[in-house]
Amino acid sequence: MAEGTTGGEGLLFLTDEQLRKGIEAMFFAYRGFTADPDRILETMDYGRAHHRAIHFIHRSPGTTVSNLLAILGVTKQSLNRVLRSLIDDGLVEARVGKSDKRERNLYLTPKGQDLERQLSDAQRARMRAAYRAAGPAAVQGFRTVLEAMMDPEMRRQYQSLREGEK
Amino acid sequence: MAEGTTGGEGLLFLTDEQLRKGIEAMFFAYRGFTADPDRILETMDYGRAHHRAIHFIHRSPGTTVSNLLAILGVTKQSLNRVLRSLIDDGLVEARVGKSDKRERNLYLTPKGQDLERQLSDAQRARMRAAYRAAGPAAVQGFRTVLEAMMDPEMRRQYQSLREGEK
DNA sequence: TTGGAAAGTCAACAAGGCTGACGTAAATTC
DNA sequence: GAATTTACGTCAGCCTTGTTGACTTTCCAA
Repeated sequence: MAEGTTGGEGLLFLTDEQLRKGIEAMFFAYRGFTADPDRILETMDYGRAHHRAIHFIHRSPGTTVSNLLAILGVTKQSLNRVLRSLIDDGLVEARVGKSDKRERNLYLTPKGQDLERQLSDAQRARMRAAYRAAGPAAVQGFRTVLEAMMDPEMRRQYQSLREGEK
Repeated sequence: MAEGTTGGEGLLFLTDEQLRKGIEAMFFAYRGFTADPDRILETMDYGRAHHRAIHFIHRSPGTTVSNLLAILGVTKQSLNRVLRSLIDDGLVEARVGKSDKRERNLYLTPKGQDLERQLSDAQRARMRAAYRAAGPAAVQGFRTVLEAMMDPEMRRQYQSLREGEK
Protein backbone atom coordinates (compact mmCIF):
# COMPACT_ATOMS: atom_id res chain seq x y z
CA MET A 1 0.00 0.00 0.00
CA ALA A 2 1.53 3.23 -1.10
CA GLU A 3 2.39 5.69 1.65
CA GLY A 4 -0.50 4.63 3.81
CA THR A 5 -3.09 6.84 2.24
CA THR A 6 -5.84 4.30 2.36
CA GLY A 7 -7.22 1.45 4.35
CA GLY A 8 -9.66 -1.18 3.18
CA GLU A 9 -12.69 0.57 1.73
CA GLY A 10 -11.42 4.01 0.89
CA LEU A 11 -11.07 5.19 4.46
CA LEU A 12 -8.15 7.56 4.80
CA PHE A 13 -5.57 7.21 7.53
CA LEU A 14 -4.07 10.65 7.64
CA THR A 15 -1.21 11.10 10.01
CA ASP A 16 0.04 14.57 10.83
CA GLU A 17 3.23 13.56 9.07
CA GLN A 18 1.37 12.82 5.85
CA LEU A 19 -0.49 16.09 6.01
CA ARG A 20 2.73 17.98 6.66
CA LYS A 21 4.21 16.44 3.55
CA GLY A 22 1.25 17.66 1.56
CA ILE A 23 1.76 21.14 2.98
CA GLU A 24 5.42 21.21 2.01
CA ALA A 25 4.59 19.82 -1.43
CA MET A 26 2.27 22.79 -1.95
CA PHE A 27 4.97 25.20 -0.80
CA PHE A 28 7.73 23.90 -3.03
CA ALA A 29 5.48 23.23 -6.02
CA TYR A 30 4.05 26.73 -5.97
CA ARG A 31 7.56 28.07 -6.19
CA GLY A 32 8.13 26.04 -9.34
CA PHE A 33 4.75 27.04 -10.65
CA THR A 34 5.62 30.74 -10.56
CA ALA A 35 9.33 30.48 -11.37
CA ASP A 36 9.15 30.60 -15.18
CA PRO A 37 6.78 33.56 -15.53
CA ASP A 38 8.71 35.37 -12.80
CA ARG A 39 11.88 35.08 -14.83
CA ILE A 40 10.20 36.59 -17.88
CA LEU A 41 8.51 39.34 -15.89
CA GLU A 42 11.61 40.56 -14.12
CA THR A 43 13.26 41.38 -17.44
CA MET A 44 10.45 43.89 -17.94
CA ASP A 45 9.29 46.12 -15.14
CA TYR A 46 6.46 43.83 -14.15
CA GLY A 47 5.71 41.47 -11.30
CA ARG A 48 3.34 38.69 -10.40
CA ALA A 49 0.52 41.14 -9.87
CA HIS A 50 0.72 42.18 -13.52
CA HIS A 51 0.74 38.55 -14.57
CA ARG A 52 -2.42 37.82 -12.66
CA ALA A 53 -4.24 40.78 -14.17
CA ILE A 54 -3.13 39.83 -17.67
CA HIS A 55 -4.14 36.23 -17.15
CA PHE A 56 -7.67 36.99 -16.09
CA ILE A 57 -8.25 39.70 -18.67
CA HIS A 58 -7.14 37.22 -21.30
CA ARG A 59 -9.41 34.61 -19.81
CA SER A 60 -12.44 36.88 -19.73
CA PRO A 61 -12.05 39.64 -22.29
CA GLY A 62 -14.28 42.62 -21.57
CA THR A 63 -14.37 41.88 -17.85
CA THR A 64 -14.92 44.86 -15.59
CA VAL A 65 -12.66 46.27 -12.90
CA SER A 66 -15.10 45.04 -10.23
CA ASN A 67 -15.01 41.51 -11.57
CA LEU A 68 -11.26 41.54 -11.53
CA LEU A 69 -11.22 42.83 -7.96
CA ALA A 70 -13.45 39.95 -6.87
CA ILE A 71 -11.33 37.34 -8.60
CA LEU A 72 -7.96 38.66 -7.51
CA GLY A 73 -9.03 39.50 -3.98
CA VAL A 74 -7.08 42.73 -3.69
CA THR A 75 -8.09 46.32 -3.09
CA LYS A 76 -9.12 48.74 -5.78
CA GLN A 77 -6.06 50.88 -5.12
CA SER A 78 -3.70 47.95 -5.44
CA LEU A 79 -5.23 46.72 -8.68
CA ASN A 80 -5.43 50.21 -10.07
CA ARG A 81 -1.70 50.72 -9.73
CA VAL A 82 -1.04 47.59 -11.74
CA LEU A 83 -3.76 48.28 -14.30
CA ARG A 84 -2.56 51.85 -14.70
CA SER A 85 0.91 50.74 -15.78
CA LEU A 86 -0.47 48.09 -18.13
CA ILE A 87 -2.76 50.63 -19.79
CA ASP A 88 -0.04 53.28 -20.00
CA ASP A 89 2.31 50.74 -21.56
CA GLY A 90 -0.31 49.80 -24.11
CA LEU A 91 -0.86 46.19 -23.01
CA VAL A 92 -4.42 46.65 -21.81
CA GLU A 93 -7.24 48.73 -23.17
CA ALA A 94 -10.08 50.01 -20.96
CA ARG A 95 -13.24 50.79 -22.92
CA VAL A 96 -16.13 52.66 -21.38
CA GLY A 97 -19.02 50.28 -20.81
CA LYS A 98 -21.69 50.21 -23.48
CA SER A 99 -24.81 49.65 -21.41
CA ASP A 100 -23.37 51.03 -18.17
CA LYS A 101 -20.97 53.85 -18.83
CA ARG A 102 -19.56 53.73 -15.31
CA GLU A 103 -17.97 50.40 -16.05
CA ARG A 104 -14.67 49.85 -17.83
CA ASN A 105 -14.39 46.78 -20.02
CA LEU A 106 -10.85 45.48 -20.10
CA TYR A 107 -9.16 43.95 -23.13
CA LEU A 108 -5.63 42.91 -24.02
CA THR A 109 -4.13 44.81 -26.91
CA PRO A 110 -2.08 42.83 -29.47
CA LYS A 111 0.98 43.80 -27.44
CA GLY A 112 -0.70 42.54 -24.29
CA GLN A 113 -1.62 39.32 -26.03
CA ASP A 114 2.01 38.82 -26.98
CA LEU A 115 3.13 39.00 -23.38
CA GLU A 116 0.22 36.84 -22.24
CA ARG A 117 1.29 34.18 -24.69
CA GLN A 118 4.90 34.29 -23.56
CA LEU A 119 3.90 33.91 -19.94
CA SER A 120 1.31 31.23 -20.41
CA ASP A 121 3.50 29.26 -22.80
CA ALA A 122 6.15 29.07 -20.11
CA GLN A 123 3.69 28.14 -17.40
CA ARG A 124 1.89 25.61 -19.52
CA ALA A 125 5.15 23.98 -20.52
CA ARG A 126 5.91 23.24 -16.89
CA MET A 127 2.38 22.10 -16.21
CA ARG A 128 2.44 19.86 -19.25
CA ALA A 129 5.75 18.30 -18.21
CA ALA A 130 4.44 17.65 -14.72
CA TYR A 131 1.24 16.13 -16.08
CA ARG A 132 3.15 13.86 -18.44
CA ALA A 133 5.52 12.75 -15.75
CA ALA A 134 2.71 12.02 -13.34
CA GLY A 135 0.22 10.36 -15.68
CA PRO A 136 -3.51 10.74 -16.30
CA ALA A 137 -4.77 9.29 -13.04
CA ALA A 138 -2.53 11.59 -11.04
CA VAL A 139 -3.73 14.61 -12.99
CA GLN A 140 -7.31 13.80 -12.13
CA GLY A 141 -6.43 13.50 -8.47
CA PHE A 142 -4.38 16.66 -8.51
CA ARG A 143 -7.28 18.74 -9.76
CA THR A 144 -9.72 17.11 -7.36
CA VAL A 145 -7.63 17.83 -4.28
CA LEU A 146 -6.88 21.40 -5.33
CA GLU A 147 -10.55 22.10 -5.88
CA ALA A 148 -11.37 20.70 -2.45
CA MET A 149 -8.74 22.97 -0.94
CA MET A 150 -10.26 26.21 -2.20
CA ASP A 151 -12.49 28.49 -0.17
CA PRO A 152 -16.10 27.98 -1.29
CA GLU A 153 -16.22 31.44 -2.80
CA MET A 154 -13.03 30.87 -4.75
CA ARG A 155 -14.32 27.49 -5.88
CA ARG A 156 -17.31 29.22 -7.38
CA GLN A 157 -15.05 31.67 -9.16
CA TYR A 158 -12.98 28.78 -10.43
CA GLN A 159 -15.95 26.79 -11.61
CA SER A 160 -17.64 29.74 -13.22
CA LEU A 161 -14.50 30.29 -15.24
CA ARG A 162 -14.85 26.73 -16.40
CA GLU A 163 -18.28 27.21 -17.93
CA GLY A 164 -18.30 26.35 -21.57
CA GLU A 165 -16.11 23.36 -20.90
CA LYS A 166 -17.51 20.03 -21.91
CA MET B 1 -13.69 9.29 -20.00
CA ALA B 2 -13.29 11.99 -17.42
CA GLU B 3 -12.30 15.42 -18.74
CA GLY B 4 -10.26 14.04 -21.58
CA THR B 5 -7.10 13.52 -19.61
CA THR B 6 -6.27 10.22 -21.19
CA GLY B 7 -6.56 8.29 -24.37
CA GLY B 8 -6.24 4.57 -24.81
CA GLU B 9 -2.97 3.48 -23.24
CA GLY B 10 -2.15 6.23 -20.82
CA LEU B 11 -1.30 8.79 -23.45
CA LEU B 12 -2.27 12.27 -22.34
CA PHE B 13 -4.16 14.62 -24.56
CA LEU B 14 -3.45 17.96 -23.02
CA THR B 15 -5.21 20.88 -24.55
CA ASP B 16 -4.17 24.40 -23.66
CA GLU B 17 -7.59 24.72 -22.07
CA GLN B 18 -6.93 21.81 -19.73
CA LEU B 19 -3.55 23.16 -18.78
CA ARG B 20 -5.03 26.57 -18.11
CA LYS B 21 -7.52 25.00 -15.75
CA GLY B 22 -4.66 23.35 -13.90
CA ILE B 23 -2.96 26.73 -13.64
CA GLU B 24 -6.02 28.41 -12.22
CA ALA B 25 -6.55 25.51 -9.84
CA MET B 26 -3.08 26.13 -8.45
CA PHE B 27 -3.79 29.82 -8.09
CA PHE B 28 -7.07 29.51 -6.26
CA ALA B 29 -6.02 26.52 -4.17
CA TYR B 30 -2.88 28.25 -2.94
CA ARG B 31 -5.03 31.09 -1.70
CA GLY B 32 -7.08 28.65 0.34
CA PHE B 33 -3.95 26.91 1.49
CA THR B 34 -2.56 30.07 3.09
CA ALA B 35 -5.85 31.63 4.19
CA ASP B 36 -6.17 30.03 7.64
CA PRO B 37 -2.62 30.67 8.89
CA ASP B 38 -2.80 34.20 7.46
CA ARG B 39 -5.85 34.93 9.58
CA ILE B 40 -4.05 33.79 12.71
CA LEU B 41 -0.86 35.64 11.87
CA GLU B 42 -2.50 38.97 11.20
CA THR B 43 -3.82 39.10 14.76
CA MET B 44 -0.19 39.11 15.86
CA ASP B 45 2.40 41.23 14.16
CA TYR B 46 3.57 38.44 11.92
CA GLY B 47 3.29 37.54 8.27
CA ARG B 48 3.78 34.58 5.99
CA ALA B 49 7.55 34.93 6.17
CA HIS B 50 7.42 34.29 9.90
CA HIS B 51 5.22 31.27 9.35
CA ARG B 52 7.67 29.75 6.89
CA ALA B 53 10.59 30.22 9.25
CA ILE B 54 8.65 28.71 12.14
CA HIS B 55 7.53 25.79 10.02
CA PHE B 56 11.00 24.77 8.91
CA ILE B 57 12.62 25.32 12.29
CA HIS B 58 9.95 23.08 13.77
CA ARG B 59 10.56 20.56 11.02
CA SER B 60 14.32 20.49 11.50
CA PRO B 61 15.18 21.64 15.02
CA GLY B 62 18.75 22.80 15.32
CA THR B 63 18.95 23.77 11.66
CA THR B 64 21.38 26.55 10.81
CA VAL B 65 20.66 29.92 9.28
CA SER B 66 22.36 28.81 6.07
CA ASN B 67 20.15 25.76 5.79
CA LEU B 68 17.10 27.90 6.25
CA LEU B 69 18.29 30.31 3.59
CA ALA B 70 18.68 27.48 1.10
CA ILE B 71 15.22 26.08 1.83
CA LEU B 72 13.38 29.38 1.86
CA GLY B 73 15.22 30.87 -1.09
CA VAL B 74 15.48 34.40 0.27
CA THR B 75 18.41 36.61 1.12
CA LYS B 76 20.20 36.55 4.43
CA GLN B 77 19.07 40.10 5.18
CA SER B 78 15.44 39.28 4.53
CA LEU B 79 15.50 36.18 6.69
CA ASN B 80 17.47 37.95 9.38
CA ARG B 81 14.79 40.59 9.85
CA VAL B 82 12.16 37.90 10.35
CA LEU B 83 14.39 35.79 12.57
CA ARG B 84 15.33 38.84 14.61
CA SER B 85 11.73 39.56 15.56
CA LEU B 86 11.03 35.92 16.36
CA ILE B 87 14.09 35.76 18.61
CA ASP B 88 13.31 39.09 20.28
CA ASP B 89 9.76 37.95 20.94
CA GLY B 90 11.01 34.74 22.48
CA LEU B 91 9.60 32.32 19.90
CA VAL B 92 12.92 31.15 18.54
CA GLU B 93 16.20 30.45 20.25
CA ALA B 94 19.52 30.71 18.42
CA ARG B 95 22.23 28.67 20.10
CA VAL B 96 25.84 29.08 19.15
CA GLY B 97 26.99 26.01 17.25
CA LYS B 98 28.79 23.37 19.29
CA SER B 99 31.32 22.13 16.79
CA ASP B 100 31.34 25.29 14.68
CA LYS B 101 30.78 28.35 16.82
CA ARG B 102 30.05 30.55 13.83
CA GLU B 103 26.86 28.70 13.21
CA ARG B 104 23.62 29.35 14.98
CA ASN B 105 21.39 26.38 15.66
CA LEU B 106 17.76 27.39 15.65
CA TYR B 107 15.09 25.99 17.96
CA LEU B 108 11.52 26.86 18.79
CA THR B 109 10.94 27.87 22.39
CA PRO B 110 7.79 26.55 24.12
CA LYS B 111 6.11 29.80 23.12
CA GLY B 112 7.24 29.26 19.53
CA GLN B 113 5.95 25.72 19.63
CA ASP B 114 2.57 27.01 20.74
CA LEU B 115 2.27 29.27 17.74
CA GLU B 116 3.58 26.58 15.41
CA ARG B 117 0.89 24.24 16.65
CA GLN B 118 -1.83 26.81 16.14
CA LEU B 119 -0.71 27.50 12.61
CA SER B 120 -0.16 23.92 11.56
CA ASP B 121 -3.39 22.74 13.16
CA ALA B 122 -5.28 25.22 11.01
CA GLN B 123 -3.40 24.31 7.88
CA ARG B 124 -3.63 20.59 8.47
CA ALA B 125 -7.36 20.82 9.11
CA ARG B 126 -7.88 22.24 5.64
CA MET B 127 -5.54 19.74 4.07
CA ARG B 128 -7.28 16.88 5.87
CA ALA B 129 -10.70 18.06 4.73
CA ALA B 130 -9.51 18.32 1.14
CA TYR B 131 -7.93 14.87 1.30
CA ARG B 132 -11.06 13.32 2.72
CA ALA B 133 -13.27 14.99 0.15
CA ALA B 134 -11.04 13.89 -2.70
CA GLY B 135 -10.27 10.36 -1.62
CA PRO B 136 -7.09 8.29 -1.44
CA ALA B 137 -6.43 7.89 -5.15
CA ALA B 138 -6.71 11.63 -5.68
CA VAL B 139 -4.29 12.29 -2.82
CA GLN B 140 -1.72 10.06 -4.43
CA GLY B 141 -2.09 11.88 -7.71
CA PHE B 142 -1.98 15.27 -6.05
CA ARG B 143 1.37 14.59 -4.47
CA THR B 144 2.77 13.06 -7.63
CA VAL B 145 1.91 16.05 -9.81
CA LEU B 146 3.15 18.58 -7.24
CA GLU B 147 6.46 16.80 -6.97
CA ALA B 148 6.83 16.80 -10.74
CA MET B 149 6.14 20.51 -10.79
CA MET B 150 9.03 21.45 -8.49
CA ASP B 151 12.38 22.68 -9.67
CA PRO B 152 14.91 19.86 -9.38
CA GLU B 153 16.75 21.65 -6.59
CA MET B 154 13.55 22.18 -4.64
CA ARG B 155 12.57 18.57 -5.23
CA ARG B 156 15.78 17.52 -3.54
CA GLN B 157 15.06 19.79 -0.60
CA TYR B 158 11.58 18.36 -0.40
CA GLN B 159 12.74 14.78 -0.58
CA SER B 160 15.55 15.27 1.88
CA LEU B 161 13.02 16.57 4.35
CA ARG B 162 11.17 13.34 3.84
CA GLU B 163 14.02 11.15 4.97
CA GLY B 164 13.05 8.99 7.84
CA GLU B 165 9.71 8.31 6.28
CA LYS B 166 8.96 4.72 5.46
C1' DT C 1 48.99 33.48 10.24
C1' DT C 2 46.27 34.51 6.92
C1' DG C 3 42.37 33.66 3.79
C1' DG C 4 37.80 32.75 3.49
C1' DA C 5 33.37 31.09 5.21
C1' DA C 6 29.44 31.98 8.39
C1' DA C 7 26.82 35.14 10.45
C1' DG C 8 25.12 39.64 11.68
C1' DT C 9 24.17 44.53 10.82
C1' DC C 10 23.24 49.08 8.59
C1' DA C 11 21.32 51.61 4.86
C1' DA C 12 18.55 52.24 1.02
C1' DC C 13 15.23 50.86 -2.17
C1' DA C 14 11.06 48.53 -4.69
C1' DA C 15 6.89 45.78 -5.31
C1' DG C 16 2.68 45.15 -3.89
C1' DG C 17 -0.35 44.59 -0.25
C1' DC C 18 -3.35 47.70 3.04
C1' DT C 19 -6.56 51.84 4.98
C1' DG C 20 -8.79 56.22 4.62
C1' DA C 21 -10.47 60.08 2.22
C1' DC C 22 -12.12 62.38 -1.63
C1' DG C 23 -13.94 63.29 -6.48
C1' DT C 24 -16.69 62.35 -10.55
C1' DA C 25 -19.84 60.42 -13.54
C1' DA C 26 -23.59 57.48 -14.24
C1' DA C 27 -27.36 54.77 -12.74
C1' DT C 28 -31.02 54.00 -9.66
C1' DT C 29 -34.41 55.06 -6.32
C1' DC C 30 -37.51 57.86 -4.01
C1' DG D 1 -36.19 66.09 -10.40
C1' DA D 2 -33.49 65.32 -6.27
C1' DA D 3 -31.06 62.23 -3.46
C1' DT D 4 -28.59 58.17 -3.08
C1' DT D 5 -25.84 54.46 -4.59
C1' DT D 6 -22.49 52.41 -7.62
C1' DA D 7 -18.17 52.05 -10.35
C1' DC D 8 -14.08 53.84 -10.90
C1' DG D 9 -9.95 56.71 -10.21
C1' DT D 10 -6.64 58.90 -7.35
C1' DC D 11 -3.88 61.03 -3.46
C1' DA D 12 -1.45 60.11 0.73
C1' DG D 13 0.60 57.19 3.84
C1' DC D 14 1.67 52.81 5.98
C1' DC D 15 3.46 47.78 6.33
C1' DT D 16 5.66 43.42 4.96
C1' DT D 17 8.90 41.23 2.55
C1' DG D 18 11.79 40.98 -1.00
C1' DT D 19 16.29 43.09 -3.13
C1' DT D 20 21.62 45.02 -3.39
C1' DG D 21 25.79 46.75 -1.41
C1' DA D 22 29.08 47.55 2.13
C1' DC D 23 31.13 46.46 6.30
C1' DT D 24 32.31 43.90 10.75
C1' DT D 25 33.04 40.03 13.73
C1' DT D 26 34.06 35.43 14.56
C1' DC D 27 36.56 31.53 13.85
C1' DC D 28 37.90 27.32 11.02
C1' DA D 29 41.40 25.45 8.19
C1' DA D 30 45.18 25.41 5.03
